[in-house]
Amino acid sequence: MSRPVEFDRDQAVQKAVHLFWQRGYQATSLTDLLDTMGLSRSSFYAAFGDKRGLFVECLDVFASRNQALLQRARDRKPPMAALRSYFERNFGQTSDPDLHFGCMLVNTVIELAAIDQGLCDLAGQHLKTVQDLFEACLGDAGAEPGEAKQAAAFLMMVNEGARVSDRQRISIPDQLARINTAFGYVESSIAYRNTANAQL
Amino acid sequence: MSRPVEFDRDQAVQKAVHLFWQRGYQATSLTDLLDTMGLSRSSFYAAFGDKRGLFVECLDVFASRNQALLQRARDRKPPMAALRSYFERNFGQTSDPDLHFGCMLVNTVIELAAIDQGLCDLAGQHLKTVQDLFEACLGDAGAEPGEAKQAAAFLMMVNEGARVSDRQRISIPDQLARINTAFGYVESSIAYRNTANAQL
DNA sequence: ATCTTTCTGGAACGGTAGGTCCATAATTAT
DNA sequence: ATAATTATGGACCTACCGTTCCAGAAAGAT
Repeated sequence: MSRPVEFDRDQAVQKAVHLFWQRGYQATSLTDLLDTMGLSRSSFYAAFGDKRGLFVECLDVFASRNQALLQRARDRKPPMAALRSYFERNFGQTSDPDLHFGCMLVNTVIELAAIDQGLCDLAGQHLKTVQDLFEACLGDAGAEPGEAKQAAAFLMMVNEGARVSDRQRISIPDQLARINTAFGYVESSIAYRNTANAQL
Repeated sequence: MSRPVEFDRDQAVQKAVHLFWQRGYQATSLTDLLDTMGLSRSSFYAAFGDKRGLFVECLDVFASRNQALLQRARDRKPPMAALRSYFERNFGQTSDPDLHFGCMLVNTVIELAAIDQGLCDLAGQHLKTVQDLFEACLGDAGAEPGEAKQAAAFLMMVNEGARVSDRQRISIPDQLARINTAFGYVESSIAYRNTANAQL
């Protein structure tokens, strides 16, 4: 063949994810990306097509990492504990004040809803996949199918809201308290339903 | 004096609010603003200083309209019904598919968190004011102070999440169902507490 | 009617955006 | 070594960004 590529593609994408996640699509300039990823304009366009193409790739990477987080928890813990850990890990875990970027998918929906419907829809689809995972966990926890669907939609709304609060640098205890409130509601609702069923 | 201003300032701001609300700060160009507001560059800079200054004014206008919406409902309805109507009016009411802009304050927090902390904080303060109104309504409804604070924080999280879903053009029935789920949780929680108190 | 003051349209500014292009460097195959 | 192929650095392009500036239009005061 010929001259090989000099940069690690995966690593470059990881850095781009971090940048887009933090600053959003529009505010991240090509120059920012090149500096952070450590490659030249030519290499960039040869490898990724254009800025929008890279962003699509970053959305996919972010989404799959995000799903894997929940999926792994689901494999290792009881279903409701896995759900809780997903919410708590995403917010409470790190106290680094400069790491509160919310959720890249939520950020994208908000930023690009009226600007680039394709990107907005893509982010929305990834969120829907997470919601389906929520539903599966709730089903595992003993919720009836209809109730699992309803509670999953509710939890996705909570998730989106929590990500917004996260960007406002809400204090970690306040954040955890809100999440605890929401889960208290959901769990008592399911428990109540289960108890009622047991009495039949 | 001398030559009077030819445009209606309030009306121009209204149109700017609509544009910023829909497209966000960065994606709204000065040219867009001038076309929509119907004035020339010179008049614009004479009247508003610069783009950022206009945006601050628009945030304030949006926030006060938003608060007035809830406050009026509070004057006319029982407190929980007023709260509910605030959530339902903002989402369910209009079926115009091109009017789902979410909440300008939420949009601003997400878009500008890492770009312009001043604007992000301003939007966050306005949201906090709404949360305080939530808390007041819950207090009127008979919640204990601590519980009202907790439930208000929870409802703000729900509000923020609902605004995100709104930008994804979620269907109106689904949106109303989620809100109903959230209010069901809050109301049963308060009712339970009240019942428990009554038994003392 | 004239002067003064303010507002207005539009040209112009420097800066930066995303994207293209080409000469050169680096590697493998022969 | 040399040829063939691909990656790289950086100059360059056009378009648009927010902002400034100025000549001229419009209105009130005298």
